[in-house]
Amino acid sequence: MSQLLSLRDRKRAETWAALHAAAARRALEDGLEGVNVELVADEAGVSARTFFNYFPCKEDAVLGLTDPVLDPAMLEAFDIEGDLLGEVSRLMLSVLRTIQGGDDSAELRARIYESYPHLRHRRYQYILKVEQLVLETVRSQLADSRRWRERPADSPWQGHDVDDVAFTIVLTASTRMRYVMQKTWSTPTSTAQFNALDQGLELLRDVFKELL
Amino acid sequence: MSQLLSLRDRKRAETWAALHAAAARRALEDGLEGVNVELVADEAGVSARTFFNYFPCKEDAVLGLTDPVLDPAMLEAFDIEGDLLGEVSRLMLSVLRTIQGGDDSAELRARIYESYPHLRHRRYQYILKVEQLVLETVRSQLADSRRWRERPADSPWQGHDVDDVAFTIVLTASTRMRYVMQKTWSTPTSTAQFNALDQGLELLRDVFKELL
DNA sequence: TTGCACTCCTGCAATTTTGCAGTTGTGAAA
DNA sequence: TTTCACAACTGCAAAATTGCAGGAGTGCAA
Repeated sequence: MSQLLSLRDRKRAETWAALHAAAARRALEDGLEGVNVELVADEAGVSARTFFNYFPCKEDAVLGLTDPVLDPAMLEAFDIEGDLLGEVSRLMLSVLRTIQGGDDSAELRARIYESYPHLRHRRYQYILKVEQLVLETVRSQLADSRRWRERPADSPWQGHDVDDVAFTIVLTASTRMRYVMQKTWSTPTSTAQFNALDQGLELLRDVFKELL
Repeated sequence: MSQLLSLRDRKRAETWAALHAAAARRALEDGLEGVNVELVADEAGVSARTFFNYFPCKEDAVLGLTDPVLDPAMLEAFDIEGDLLGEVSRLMLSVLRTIQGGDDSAELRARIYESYPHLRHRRYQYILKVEQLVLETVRSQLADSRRWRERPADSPWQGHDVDDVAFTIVLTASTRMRYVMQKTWSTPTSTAQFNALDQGLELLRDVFKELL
């Protein structure tokens, strides 16, 4: 079997996917109000109680939203001493990918966002969680960095709090991210689109380098 | 959903059936030695550890054997004051049915018993468990019965222990059962065959009534 | 308005599954 | 013969699932 994930992790992913798929299907067929937790759980082959072990509410199941996760390998690769905006963008991108299900259900989600635009707000709240997570990471890494400790006396960072500097960096990266997302997609869900973002970001980074 | 069994019980039954089916299939394809617990568990979609939550050894999984169970409804219907041999036989029959999987895998089991006759011994051990369970039931019911308490002074039971009387009754019923099983089947597995036994038993009961 | 049914959601204890470490027996290679 | 890998099986603690009882909000009918 696939050694990448343990049996436990694989089953967890399967259950999650089954619940999401069932919820999304119900939403498309019967409308959002027609989504009944009990039926969705039945369709996924688990109890209604288990549904709430995976999603805090119906809407998140329909959209396939999860709390953001920071991939340890990504954290390892993160270089606080390198190209800051690039590094943070890459980090944020990787975390962003984790709040929504894989490509299998991308089609379903796209149609749902189309039918129920107000649900986009729910996804926005998860993006805020992503920012918080990235911010915390950048803040701690920056605080421990040579870049911060040995910043020259004429650095524009002088006289500022580490927290404020980290906050501003993340916000800047985030703003660009949102700009790209707005421009590039109507429904930013699939991994393919995320990859497109990677390249668009490279481009943008060069453009903004002149502005910042 | 089917309200007969809870979700928990349904899943337990499914897992049991999946393990048994996988084990039986492997045995038929690769031979008995070819049955590998890890592979069987994989095929059934559970961990190897879970396998041993369901079966104490490979062989029982291959044969689909479980500990005998006394159906409460059957116990309710049991009438210690009635036709003793008939009642006990009926009870034993119902318990016998519980030590082996349903009709779905009967075909598989039949071929396995054919290929590996020495496994019949394992089933025999379960039949002994059935006898023990039935014996315990009959013993306690008889001890509390009017039939026993108020047995006439000239009853052949006089001067004997309740335990010994119960034991003898169960042994007699069991012997007949084995006789019928020997005669009727080469591979006593399917429910259909069990039903045939029902009738054969009725017949036998009438015949033996003359002998006892 | 009140009562009632229904659905979403939570807390908690019981049951089940899993991972892991370890013991035992067996056969095959050294 | 010894050694060594390997499969069967067990004990135990962590994690997941379930059933159940119950709180809160909402709509609907009397």
